[in-house]
Amino acid sequence: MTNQAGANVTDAAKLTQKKCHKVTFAVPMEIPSQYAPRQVEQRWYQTWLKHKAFASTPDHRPAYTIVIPPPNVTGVLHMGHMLNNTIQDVLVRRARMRGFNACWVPGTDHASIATEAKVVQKLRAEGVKKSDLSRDAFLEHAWEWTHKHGGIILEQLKELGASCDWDRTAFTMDEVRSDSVYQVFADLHAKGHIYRGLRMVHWDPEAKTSLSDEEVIHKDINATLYYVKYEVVENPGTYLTVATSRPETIMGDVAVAINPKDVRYNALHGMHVRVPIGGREVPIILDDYVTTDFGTGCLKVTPAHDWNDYAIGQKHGLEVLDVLNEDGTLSAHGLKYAGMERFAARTKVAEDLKASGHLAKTEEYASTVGTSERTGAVVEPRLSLQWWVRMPELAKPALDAVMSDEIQLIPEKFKNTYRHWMENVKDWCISRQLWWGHRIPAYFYGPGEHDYVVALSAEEALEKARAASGRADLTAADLQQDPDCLDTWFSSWLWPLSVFDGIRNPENPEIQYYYPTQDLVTAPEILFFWVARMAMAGYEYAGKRPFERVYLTGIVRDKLGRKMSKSLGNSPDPIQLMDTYGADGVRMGMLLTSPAGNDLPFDELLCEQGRNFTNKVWNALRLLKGWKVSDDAPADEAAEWAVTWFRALLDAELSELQRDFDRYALSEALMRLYKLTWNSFCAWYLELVKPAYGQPISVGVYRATVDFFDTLMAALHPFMPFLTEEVWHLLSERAETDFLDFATYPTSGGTAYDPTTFAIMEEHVVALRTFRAEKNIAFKSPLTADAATKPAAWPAIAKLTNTQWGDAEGGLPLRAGTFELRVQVAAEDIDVEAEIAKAQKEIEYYSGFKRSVEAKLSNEKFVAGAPAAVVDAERKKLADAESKIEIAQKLISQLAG
RNA sequence: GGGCGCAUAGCUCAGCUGGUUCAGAGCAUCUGCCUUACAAGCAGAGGGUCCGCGGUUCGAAUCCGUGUGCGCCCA
Repeated sequence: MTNQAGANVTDAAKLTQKKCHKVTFAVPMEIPSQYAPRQVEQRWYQTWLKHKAFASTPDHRPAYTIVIPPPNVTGVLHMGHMLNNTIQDVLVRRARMRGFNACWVPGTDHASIATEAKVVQKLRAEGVKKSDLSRDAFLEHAWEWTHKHGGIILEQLKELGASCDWDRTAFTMDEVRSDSVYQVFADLHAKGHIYRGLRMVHWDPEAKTSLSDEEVIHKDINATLYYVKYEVVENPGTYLTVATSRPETIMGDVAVAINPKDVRYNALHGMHVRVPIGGREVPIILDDYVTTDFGTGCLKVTPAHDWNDYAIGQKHGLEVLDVLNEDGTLSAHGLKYAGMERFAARTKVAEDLKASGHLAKTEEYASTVGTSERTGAVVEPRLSLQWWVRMPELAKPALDAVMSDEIQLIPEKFKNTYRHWMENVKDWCISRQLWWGHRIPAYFYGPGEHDYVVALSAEEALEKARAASGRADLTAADLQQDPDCLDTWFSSWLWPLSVFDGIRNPENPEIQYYYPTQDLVTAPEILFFWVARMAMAGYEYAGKRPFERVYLTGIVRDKLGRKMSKSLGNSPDPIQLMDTYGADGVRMGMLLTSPAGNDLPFDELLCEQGRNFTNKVWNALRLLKGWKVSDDAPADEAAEWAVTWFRALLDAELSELQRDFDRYALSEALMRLYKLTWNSFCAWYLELVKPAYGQPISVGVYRATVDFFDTLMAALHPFMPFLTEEVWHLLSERAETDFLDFATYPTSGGTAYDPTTFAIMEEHVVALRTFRAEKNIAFKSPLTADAATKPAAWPAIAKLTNTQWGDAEGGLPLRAGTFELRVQVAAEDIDVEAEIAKAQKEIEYYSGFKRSVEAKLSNEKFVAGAPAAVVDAERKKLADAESKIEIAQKLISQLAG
């Protein structure tokens, strides 16, 4: 059927293209030779949605629940989401197929600081300042922004194939979730877990808000250390030198501290120094905290601008002089620098100190600086009145749960980190000076720090305020609600409970059925932000763990090992990737290389590998669909052999697959299926059962083949939902709604598999193929071979190598593993010298090997000390080596003779 | 500075409690192929002081010590 025109076209193409596509002709049916994923994917996802394939309601089956780590509502899908959600989908789909009532709850997070920052930025671009707007007006803009950009990411997740129950989509600021937040705030406050306190906090001068410890990212920097001279008041003309990295805070100095044991400064005890700018006199104080070997051993004490200085200040009863405004410019205490931006002020102060002769020297040193996770601004320590959650008591059960594996971390190595953090947990600053978020439900009725009530509504607040103040004449106008918002994590920590309305209605059937959830899939970066706190909330509000296991993914990095980020521009666009490789291809690309907890060095090549695999599967389908099935097809021993072999192999691999999943080794599970499908099924099995050209295939073999293919598709479905669904429906007549998700996940029957039969067959085939290649004998011309004993798998060997069993007297000895064949070959096809040289090399190698084994076996201690099985194995090695040497020697004598 | 972890083929990684799963996989590379499912393919091949050093043992990639390099968390 070779089409002459077609052949000409390819030849021509070959001249211009490095890799040319074959021109297809006479395709048995209308299935294209290349799989086109995008149409298939869209079609199936719509069908799934139409039939609510992923919807879940409580029933008699056991529940399997995952709550999505809610992405930022206005965000777009990035590679981290791709990884994270692919993993969740694999777990959920597999659970569904295993008979669980699988429920994957989607949703989004209002992302207080990030969203507010974006809205502020957008308004600024339009010439509107946040400070010019009322709270309500600003919130209107924020909601508008949220509605405009909100939910895009969820649509993108659908492209990925995420099998979420979309009817359950939740938002951290919708009614149920908001009510839950307020209720929890009120409850924790009533229990005394929430309090107000004046403390040092991390301050983001760009967002003008406080941050929690976890929202601060420490970065290594090269800092400059300034050596500044302070004149000793009691001894004019003499100076004490202080090393500081922050000269702009000098105006806030209230003391200079030295270590009492530092003998260099004994003479200065009890004296004072003059601050070089402003000229205030401050005492020299003694404190053990000061290290004698850093800088000069003298520390300027600026309680308003350093955590340690604040502690020293407290201890010594020193004043707090705040030289900075909330936006990071210098305040009135900054004297003539007032109004300057902090870093500009640093440079200017240093210049002025130098000019006045107070700057002794500067030196570079490696230091770290805290930056805001969301805005990137260098954070300032700032003394302010904030709301706090007392942690130790809440943390205790959450710590114990992980230590006892009631909540299992995967991989386990994160347990140590978790414990370390939980044992040193500090109180959680939950107030943010932002408008976008849950407004703190505290209402002030008087000027006092404690003149407030916590209430769930303005009416309730008024009632409580009247009672608290004893003033029945209070009106709503007398109440001032706290202007601050709650930390975003104060709503996300309730997520596994709140998505089932478990805070407001703890007895409702949904929370009873779905909670605790089974798996949580998230990044280790938010282990403390989120995971630990969900555990705390879970025990506090449900008395139970929120999840059984936490699967921690790694960070997606580029080839250079850099974290993928928008600012670096090194992150591929996931949608574009899916357009190029198909969602299944990309899913596979993400999973091929990501063991739990390991970073994922992303390479598009992996997606290509995934895409190629989908195409491979697709073409296996084409092959099957092209076969004619017949009741009276000629008997095919090779095919029969293959069916028996593959059935056993498949069963054994399914058992290993189960073990991979049990260990949450998803990449290994996928790789196992990849090899099983491509190598075992396509490369060996299908070649063995493939009927001769134009011949039909027997019904029995065909049915077995379809059955195997079905099983592989089912096993692969969690990883590649679209392709497998498509193939599953094309393999056999099936109703549209007969989704693979509702099929049973294949399991092993537990039969033992002995790999030696196949291995012997493979060794013979490889030997004969190599033989052909070396002698340049075309596949079409049959070989004739024999051996001392005919291998059991001979029909298979014969079919794959086009070799006949027959008298090969005088043929060339051919070693296949530890077996020996004789292959008839024309004398002119033999390169005698080369054959002898090859054989001699082999003798040399195996003689050396034999000596080493003999040495081992003659070692009495080894024979006495090692278990019998090991000794036997060594003896077998020896025998094998001897037989190989023998074959080679025989070959030489034959050729030479 | 305190804590945790890692180092195996060019790359990404498997190798459980020491011994035939012991030096492996996938990708990449090389060679030959448009063979009637698939060139997004087929067949074959090469490639490693298991980071260095020392120890325990009949036997170490695997256990112990130490050095080096890298990563993460906390201060």
